[in-house]
Amino acid sequence: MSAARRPPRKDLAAMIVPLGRALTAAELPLLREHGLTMWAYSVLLGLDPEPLRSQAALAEAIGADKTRIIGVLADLEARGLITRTPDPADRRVRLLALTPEGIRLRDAAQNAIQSREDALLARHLTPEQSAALLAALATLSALPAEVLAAR
Amino acid sequence: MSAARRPPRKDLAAMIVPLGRALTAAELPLLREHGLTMWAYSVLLGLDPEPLRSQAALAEAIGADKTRIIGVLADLEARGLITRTPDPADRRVRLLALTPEGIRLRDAAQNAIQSREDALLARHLTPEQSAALLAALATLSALPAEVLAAR
DNA sequence: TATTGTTATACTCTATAACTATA
DNA sequence: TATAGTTATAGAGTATAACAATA
Repeated sequence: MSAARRPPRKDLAAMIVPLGRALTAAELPLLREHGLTMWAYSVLLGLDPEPLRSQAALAEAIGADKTRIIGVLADLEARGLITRTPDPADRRVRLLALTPEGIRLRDAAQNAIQSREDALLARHLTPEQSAALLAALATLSALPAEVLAAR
Repeated sequence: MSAARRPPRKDLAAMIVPLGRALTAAELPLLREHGLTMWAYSVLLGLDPEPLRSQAALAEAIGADKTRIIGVLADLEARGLITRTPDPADRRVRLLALTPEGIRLRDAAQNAIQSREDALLARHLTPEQSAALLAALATLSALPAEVLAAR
């Protein structure tokens, strides 16, 4: 049994977290140009696959507290980007959906962001490396939180 | 010029940030077992390549405010994990260095963390995919913040 | 009684400003 | 006067607790 030695690489988390912070910071101006905060953008993305949900479910899906997104939802609704209608079957629940304008804005913002990301990747990685990175990240980010937390 | 269409992938940032959060959360218990907070661990890692620096330089290197790490440094010093000695050439500056015990603790914590990360990667990716992911992340995370922010 | 959405409150984390000591 | 480190204060962001409406 030899003594513990210095691992030859940086921690995965120590690479990913600062990278995420830098990417976020770099993309904030793009979002601002579209009149969106990070949470508002996150809400628009969260409403993507299924157009209707409850606010609590949405909050959980995007990793936010349910009280955090209330103001965001109110603002998006006032701007005509989402609709928030009481569920006739259970009038406690609010049905959430993107309006056509909301879809347009979300797509425009996402195109701007991904264009920037693609340019960054193209500048520093080969196409093969970029594809491998995105594929591996897609695999890992699709895992449920419990799996990532599993020891 | 066709209308903007929905990109077929998730945003890079939208994959990386939650992944970083999950990895961080999963590794906090490991750090706690070694008696370290995330910032304390970050300090030990930041003192790695060059054993001596100023507190302000260290703070910048690890992405912290200089006022944030003061308590962390005081605690690590009291526990004999780092030394903090005034620079004879400029007595305003504190020279920072890991003690042998600090090095041991850092290595032990890092081995625990990377073992967990390796196990996670091995469970969900092929060795080739893992290697490609780590290589691409190493490339990107080595870029200066200005480059990542460049438009 | 339990749950959705909401509001009000408290708490944590972080940055800003003001101070000491060196230069 | 300028800078390293420190302390005290204020601010942003977040979660917790309490409330009203509905089931």
